[in-house]
Amino acid sequence: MGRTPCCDKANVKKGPWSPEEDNKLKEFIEKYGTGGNWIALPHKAGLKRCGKSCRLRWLNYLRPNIKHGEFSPDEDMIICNLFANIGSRWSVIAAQLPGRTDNDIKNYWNTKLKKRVLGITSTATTSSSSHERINKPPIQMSSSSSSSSYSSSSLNTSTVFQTASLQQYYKMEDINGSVLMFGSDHNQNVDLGNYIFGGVLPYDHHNVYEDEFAQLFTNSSHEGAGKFMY
DNA sequence: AAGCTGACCAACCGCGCCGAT
DNA sequence: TATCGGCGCGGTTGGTCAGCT
Repeated sequence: MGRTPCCDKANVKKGPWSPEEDNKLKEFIEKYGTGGNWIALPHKAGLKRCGKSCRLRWLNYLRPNIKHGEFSPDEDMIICNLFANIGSRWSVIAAQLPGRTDNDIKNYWNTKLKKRVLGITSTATTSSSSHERINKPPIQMSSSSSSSSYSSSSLNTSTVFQTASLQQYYKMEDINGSVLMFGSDHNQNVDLGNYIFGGVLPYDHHNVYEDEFAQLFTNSSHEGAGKFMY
């Protein structure tokens, strides 16, 4: 037995919204509000759209104070930190970034940020020679919190690694059986591509010891052995 | 100039949650 | 307590565009 459709799919328009539809929806909501019922709203507003589609359009595009365009380094930082701690809970992450929508952040992560964070080895290699290093505390990353995004067997702890030269700090997060590494070699106001070098290093079990971390770290072609800080 | 490919992003889909009855 | 309907979320799809061959 299937799920009851939320609307009559044969009689609703799909695809991109026209400016006329946008205006109708915007004017209606500004005048009457959503009425707490998105399903009934399109009919009242004279729109041949599914209520869910209206809701999405409003929340992601028409709503006041929506911020579009480039993400700032600070926003990148927040997204990375939160993703490391809570996983892909985009709505929670969006709540920390005023004006950004969960859809926006999700798209940004999937198309740009993830690639920067995961494909970073080359970036890190070049950045190590082209940037002055300062002994600075790690990027502010809060401790991992309990989250349904973590598997029950996850390490669920975070480890801050300081390199032998004391010049760099890195943080490793266990996410669903892989180690997600974040690092900082500069202050937070530098373009993300220059200081986040992280990568996902697979391991088979959550019971990973410090020296194994160090070995992974060394193998990832970054500055070698150091000490772990907790 | 035409075709191909990848990046980007708006929008859709289906599921889980939760409140109302 | 069980059922139903709506909402919100995260994953996925598909259209568009730019860059490359």
